[in-house]
Amino acid sequence: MARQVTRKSDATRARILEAALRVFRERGFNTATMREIAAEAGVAVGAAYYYFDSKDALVMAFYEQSQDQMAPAQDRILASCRTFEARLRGIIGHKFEHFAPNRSLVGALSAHIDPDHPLSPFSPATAKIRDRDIAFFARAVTESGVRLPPSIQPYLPRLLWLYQMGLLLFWVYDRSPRQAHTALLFDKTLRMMLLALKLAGLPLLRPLYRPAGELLRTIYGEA
Amino acid sequence: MARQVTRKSDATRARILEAALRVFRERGFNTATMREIAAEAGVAVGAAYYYFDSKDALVMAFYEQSQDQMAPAQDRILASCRTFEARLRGIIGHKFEHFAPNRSLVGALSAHIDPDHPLSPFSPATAKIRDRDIAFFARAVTESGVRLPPSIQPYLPRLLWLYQMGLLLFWVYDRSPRQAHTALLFDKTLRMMLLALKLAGLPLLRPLYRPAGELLRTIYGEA
DNA sequence: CCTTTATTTTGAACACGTTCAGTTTGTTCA
DNA sequence: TGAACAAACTGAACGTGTTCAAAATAAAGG
Repeated sequence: MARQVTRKSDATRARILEAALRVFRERGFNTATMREIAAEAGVAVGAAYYYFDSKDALVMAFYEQSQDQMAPAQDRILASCRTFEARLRGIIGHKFEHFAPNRSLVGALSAHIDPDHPLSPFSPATAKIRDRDIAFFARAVTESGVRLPPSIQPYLPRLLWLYQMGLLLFWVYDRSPRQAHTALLFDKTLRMMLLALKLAGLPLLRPLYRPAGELLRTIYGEA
Repeated sequence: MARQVTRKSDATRARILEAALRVFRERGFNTATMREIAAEAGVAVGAAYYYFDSKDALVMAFYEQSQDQMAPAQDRILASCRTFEARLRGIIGHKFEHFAPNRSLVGALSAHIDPDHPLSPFSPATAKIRDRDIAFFARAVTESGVRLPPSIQPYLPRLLWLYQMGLLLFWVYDRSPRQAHTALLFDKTLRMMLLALKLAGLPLLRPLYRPAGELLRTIYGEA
């Protein structure tokens, strides 16, 4: 019975995470206290740190949990939408909906840009989560009839992930009513991007795309 | 003699800032301690807080000081370079050079994206500093023969400022030897941007530029 | 000169995230 | 069953940025 999943500790872990999210939602990430969270979970501070490496790690756990919760819907979107545009709108749009009740938490995540920080979206520590996200964009690209210069094509999923990160970041701090600005940004830039992809074959624009390919190859590496 | 500039306190302030920068350089922003800084300046912690609102405020003071130090060189660059490209290369390149010895400090600055945080590059509190930076880009644009659709033209300086912020952010965390990746990113994206600006008049690309103008008008506001 | 007021400086104290030696609880196996 | 080990949990203590009442110093006015 190698390494049985002990029910008890799983429950405690879940209880702490739930308590944390509750406190975060009620008082915001920054003002929330580890002592509060522990108290809310009916546990000592040390216990919270037994299950989670840090306060930020709680947010990361929230993000992982969100990924699990969103996956089925994302699958459905990919299955039902055939066009590239519909897929992107669906996948990214669904993230906004899902994160809407916890906007400030997403903000806490995006606070670390330093790739050295274990919780940075760019760190090796978060590679698994990131790759899982990128895989959805890869699926959105394939079989959508998107044709690009071969020097750019392989980087498209990663670029789309970056695009989505930028949108999320803008959204987190978007103070316009009902985040209308983000909706507009999403709509317009998506249109522009799709159009740009269509024009990518034009010889006239070749001097515009060639340096892009070189750049991507150097920064992202070969492959 | 309304509000005489008291020599003594100015000197103390300067001494604290110098000590802070010294400690930041030696031990990095995060590991540096307010108590260390105060000790290095030969003063109690409270004194540091009498002159600077917070640890981050010290970094902001550094940035303001940098602006003063860079201004003459930036003026010279604008005077001696006539083309748009040379001006941008000069202005932005000079920033990299100036900040090179204090890369980690710039990282501390860019840690706050939240426009509510007083030290965010996007906050109202930093508007003065930001506007001063943007003014240089405005000067680089005018009399450089840059012609753009009138729906985009007025936003160009602010967009260039944003572009430069992005470059700086990339640069801060660029681990390639001698930050070669940043140099490449700068070179290639600048070329692409200049080419894109030249092509902006083409009727073919109008559907690409029209939504951009609408977007900018909504997000940045009229004017 | 002394008194009053404003400026500058102090350092103990606070709240926070985090650590860790120690305690309790659970599991394993003879 | 009980001894030995591992997992789960505790809460006091640490180092941090920051605050603030009080002290020291400077400036102003009579």
